Amino acid sequence: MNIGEIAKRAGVSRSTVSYALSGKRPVSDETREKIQRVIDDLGYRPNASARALANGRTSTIGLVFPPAGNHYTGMQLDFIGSVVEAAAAHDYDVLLSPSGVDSDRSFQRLLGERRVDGAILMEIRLRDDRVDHLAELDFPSVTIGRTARPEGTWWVGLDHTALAAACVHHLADLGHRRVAFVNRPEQLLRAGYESAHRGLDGFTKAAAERGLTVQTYCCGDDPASGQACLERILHDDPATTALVTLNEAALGGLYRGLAHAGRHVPRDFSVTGVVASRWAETVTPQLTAADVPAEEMGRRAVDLLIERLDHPGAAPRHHLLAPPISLRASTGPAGGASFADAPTPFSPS
Amino acid sequence: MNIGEIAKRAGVSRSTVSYALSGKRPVSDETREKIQRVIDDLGYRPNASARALANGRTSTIGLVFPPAGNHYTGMQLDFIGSVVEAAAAHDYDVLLSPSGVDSDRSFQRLLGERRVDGAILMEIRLRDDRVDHLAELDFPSVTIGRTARPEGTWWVGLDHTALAAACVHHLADLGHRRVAFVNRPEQLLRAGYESAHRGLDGFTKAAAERGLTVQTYCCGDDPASGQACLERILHDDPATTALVTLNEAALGGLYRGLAHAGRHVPRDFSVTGVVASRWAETVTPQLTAADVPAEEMGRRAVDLLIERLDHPGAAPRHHLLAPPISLRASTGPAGGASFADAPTPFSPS
DNA sequence: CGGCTCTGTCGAACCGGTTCGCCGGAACCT
DNA sequence: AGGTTCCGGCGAACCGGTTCGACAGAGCCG
Repeated sequence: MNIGEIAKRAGVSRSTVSYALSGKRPVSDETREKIQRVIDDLGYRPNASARALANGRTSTIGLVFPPAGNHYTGMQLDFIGSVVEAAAAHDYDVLLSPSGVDSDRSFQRLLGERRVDGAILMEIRLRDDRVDHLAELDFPSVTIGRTARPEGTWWVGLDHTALAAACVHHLADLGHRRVAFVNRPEQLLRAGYESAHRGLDGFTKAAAERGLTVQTYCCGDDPASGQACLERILHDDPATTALVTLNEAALGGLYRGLAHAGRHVPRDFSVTGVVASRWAETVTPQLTAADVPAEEMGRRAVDLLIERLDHPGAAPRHHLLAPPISLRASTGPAGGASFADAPTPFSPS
Repeated sequence: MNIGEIAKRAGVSRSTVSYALSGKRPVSDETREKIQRVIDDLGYRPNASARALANGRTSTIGLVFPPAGNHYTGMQLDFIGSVVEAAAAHDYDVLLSPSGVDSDRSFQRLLGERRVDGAILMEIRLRDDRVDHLAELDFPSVTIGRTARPEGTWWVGLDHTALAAACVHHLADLGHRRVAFVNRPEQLLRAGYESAHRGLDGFTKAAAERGLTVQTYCCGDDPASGQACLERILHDDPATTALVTLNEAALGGLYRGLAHAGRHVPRDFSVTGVVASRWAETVTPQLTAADVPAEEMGRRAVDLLIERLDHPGAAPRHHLLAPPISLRASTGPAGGASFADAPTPFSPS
């Protein structure tokens, strides 16, 4: 059941059927209705590959993210979901591609074989060969996150520097003087992930500005690492009274470590960071944090990409987001532990 | 840079280039090497649409899941990740399609426009029009989950009945007599989601068998609903000492509700259920639960689909998984609260 | 009434691959 | 030497759409 079959049954030529469907040339009402009736009867739908071959557009966008390694974080999930939905609203499909690098097989499939019209890249590094490669090819793409020099490229990003700094100021305002920073895994930091670097920068500078004593840590993306990391924090400086984290997957482990150490949140210890609201609301007490607007970022990335596809040569655009800190229940004034009349903490086994 | 260009530069015909690449007919070593050199020089990759049009295969599989509504659960994320990776291992791409129903635009795009060679469906209902539709078309597909009558179809499923029953037996063995069941949202139960129905069945039957007093609840897929649900449980029967949940997104809220009610887990109250291990390990105390092997299920679904694609007409196959309960720290003997010598619990504010 | 434009439709070429039938020449056979 | 086989490569048709140029006929003009 192809376009020729439709044409035959409607008693017209193939081109007339094509024009009736696309509307790119006028077709008489009578003919159009006749064609439409045949199409409805047979449930005909034009073949996507043939159409893509003929007009050079696949109506598909690629979503490129690093290979899972162990697992994905909740944020990545939210990006995927919102990108798929936003794309569907524009009549685009989404092709998923797990890809770390430029020379990756997946990446080559997407670009070289022209499976997609454009791409959205996640988990950007400060120096990212994929981004360079795409820019060189002038291939329509939008990044979620930005490189060290994002000028001239299209991106949607989070102002990690400002967000981490806001966390520091929030804690400093509450009187905390010794604060730890829990970053993404060391291998990601070394690889140059922008969130890890800019977040660390923002934290360090703001802490220096406020005269805080700090320690910074890398931490694996899982609860067990979070717990181990917290133990190290208290071991290295038992007087630490607060921490800032970018690592949402470790969050549950950080909380568990605090419970085991007998530190009550927020009375004895304050926790804050940059975390998707879904996770911030899952832990008890709920996390005071800068909520990552993953849904909005995914949507905006798609909108930018569609715009770029529709207007080749348009000037690069971007969105830098800096959501405010949502006050929940995980931070409090420093020195809470010295309230003599607080109930005796439950001692861990 | 298409195949004709390669042919011209190598001084051979287009068909020879094609055969050199596919190996479907012998080509002399000399010619093949000459062609390969030109290809490497130009970085040529065959156009996916043209290839799909010519040989009728897109090398893409569709992953169909319900529209996000509010958000996805962690389990869905794990499925997506493992499906993408397993597909990549077989040189297939994955096209994401948010689709609730049969007549859905997305669904029609996938099938009608032949964008994919096969499909994997998630979030199956006991009666599912999408599954019926695909079976009718004899379209290669595998479901993650199974309908009420899965005979003759290809699927990978979890034995929710047995898992929920195992949770009940675990609690009954510990001496619990009054147990609550926290299901997925009511709208999903009404829509006929298989996990919600079979889980409820398994729970109800096993509880009857063990003579337990039970209450069952539906609960929204978010922490706030979990907390509200727990309040209702204790309001309806304050003597409840344990619960079984299928709702991982609500888990954090359930824990919070227990903390607010002053019930210590596991001393005063036991919690178990069917939950991805990632979530079970995030909460404190870690959840004793039947771990959903999402990664394995996604991989097996892909393997089945590939097999079905490679051997049309093969007899339907399936995998029914029933992972054991992982003992962690959220369950304990009933009546633990009466141990007089237990440390004084920390009383919540 | 001849020449003009305008409208609706058709045929053919094209997108970039795959595949089938065929053929020329070398090698092998008797 | 002539016939058969085998190997390697070529040309053409095809997959199912889109698009361009052409054209027939109707309606309008002078």
